[in-house]
Amino acid sequence: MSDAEYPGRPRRRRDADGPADDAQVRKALVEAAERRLAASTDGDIATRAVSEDAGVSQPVLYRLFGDKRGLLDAVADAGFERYARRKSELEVTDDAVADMYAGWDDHMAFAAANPALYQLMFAPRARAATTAYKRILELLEATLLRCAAAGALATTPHAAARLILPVNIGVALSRIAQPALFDDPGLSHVARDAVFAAVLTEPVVTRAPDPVRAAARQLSAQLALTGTDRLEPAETALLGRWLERIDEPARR
Amino acid sequence: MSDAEYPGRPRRRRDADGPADDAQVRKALVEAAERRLAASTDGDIATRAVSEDAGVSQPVLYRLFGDKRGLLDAVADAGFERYARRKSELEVTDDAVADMYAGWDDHMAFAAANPALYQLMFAPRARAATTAYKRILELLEATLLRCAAAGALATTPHAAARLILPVNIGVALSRIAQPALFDDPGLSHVARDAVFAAVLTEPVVTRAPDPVRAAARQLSAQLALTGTDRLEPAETALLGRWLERIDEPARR
DNA sequence: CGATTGCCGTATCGCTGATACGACGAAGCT
DNA sequence: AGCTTCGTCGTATCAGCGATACGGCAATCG
Repeated sequence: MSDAEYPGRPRRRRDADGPADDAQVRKALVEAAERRLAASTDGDIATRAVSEDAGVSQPVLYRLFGDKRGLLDAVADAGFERYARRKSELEVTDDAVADMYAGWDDHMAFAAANPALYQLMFAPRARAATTAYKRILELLEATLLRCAAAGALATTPHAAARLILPVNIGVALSRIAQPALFDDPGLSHVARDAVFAAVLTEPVVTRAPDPVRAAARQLSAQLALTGTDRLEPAETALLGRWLERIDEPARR
Repeated sequence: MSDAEYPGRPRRRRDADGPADDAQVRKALVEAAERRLAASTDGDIATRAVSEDAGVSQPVLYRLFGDKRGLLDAVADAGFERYARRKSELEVTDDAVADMYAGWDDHMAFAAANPALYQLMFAPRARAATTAYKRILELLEATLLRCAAAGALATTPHAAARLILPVNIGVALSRIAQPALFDDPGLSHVARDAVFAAVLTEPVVTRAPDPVRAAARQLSAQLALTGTDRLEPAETALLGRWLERIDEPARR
């Protein structure tokens, strides 16, 4: 901060760097906030320190993010970007079920490597940003959809994702909160196998109790993945509703 | 605060009310803090407001709890007391497995009824008090020990508790953090059944793959529950270590 | 070349956690 | 009984926090 404080210094001009200047400052602020967050002991950061680290003053931070929560939301979004990049580099196999196992373990590794960021992303905060959370659910549903297309899913990707993610988060948060109590490295795999056993089935043939429902589910997933040009859009939509009705649990 | 501010008011004397005076003020402060916490939108409280609600001044709070974290730890402990009281009123059946199911559902109900307090107790905080967390694990292990004594546990109460509690917390926290995403009321039961299926077995006879280990586990649990007067304490201790060795997984 | 617009840094506000300090009442001693 | 000592309380205060009002300066436009 010793080289940027003399009054007559050249200002960044808006037409030269253009709107990319704001983007650069945003990036610097988010990175500084993430560093401060990782170094923090109580999981909290000070906007003063963050803006000083980024070489700007406090009002700039508030102009760009509006709020301290806005800054933290941006940090959480950046965390999601890293999370998604890891996942995209990981899940390229054609064995969707194996991808599920690898995805669970990678989730745990991400939490262990970035505990503060992980808590920011997944621990309940006041009016937390729901976007990163939702996008991770979608990522998980995408892999589960491939499982369903392979006939390896006993339920819908929607329901399976909403079962798997909370369990995964719970195990990861417990390890972060109480590492002394949950130091067993096998705990994660036991939980993973227990949850997967509840939603994944044998991928080869439909050995489910109701083969019609399983086949309808598989067709629905395949349609969602690749679509078809044999039916009109309206017909496809109606077929989708019929498949949903076939897969519905028994009326009560 | 209109009746306690004139200077010549009768002071509470230390010998009359004795140390019970401090206890009363502590209780008032903890209750005020819990009310403020439940009414808070961001899960944070101000020591000023809490001490004013309790009718004392700020230094009194700091003398009694030392710190804001000390106050929050006391609130978490009070929450554990309520939690334990609910549990003790609930789990009186002789069917330990049924108690496990009821205990899971009661945990979820507690979280839904006291979201802020629940987050204080279970969400990872900086240097959070590990006592309440540990005591709840012990409560869970006690019920699991009864399951093991009935031959209904496929693993040790220690390991089973460390699997069940994180999953239970994860599902509860996800509902608190993102109620819109996890509004399915059946999710909790699916997760519960998945985890229980991984650790609970048929309670009737030992149908485990290794009946010797299962029987050793059952005897160990029974000894922990009721003990025996047929052996000397030293003999009992040695027997306990033998049973642990029998139940150990294969050497690697 | 002067007026205008938009952004930035300085200074500030209200609030928070935490504490120093004087005042005052209750025990203890002579 | 009177004085001293001790402990606790409330008042006042400090440093740091999130958030913002405002003057000054550079870039742009007529």
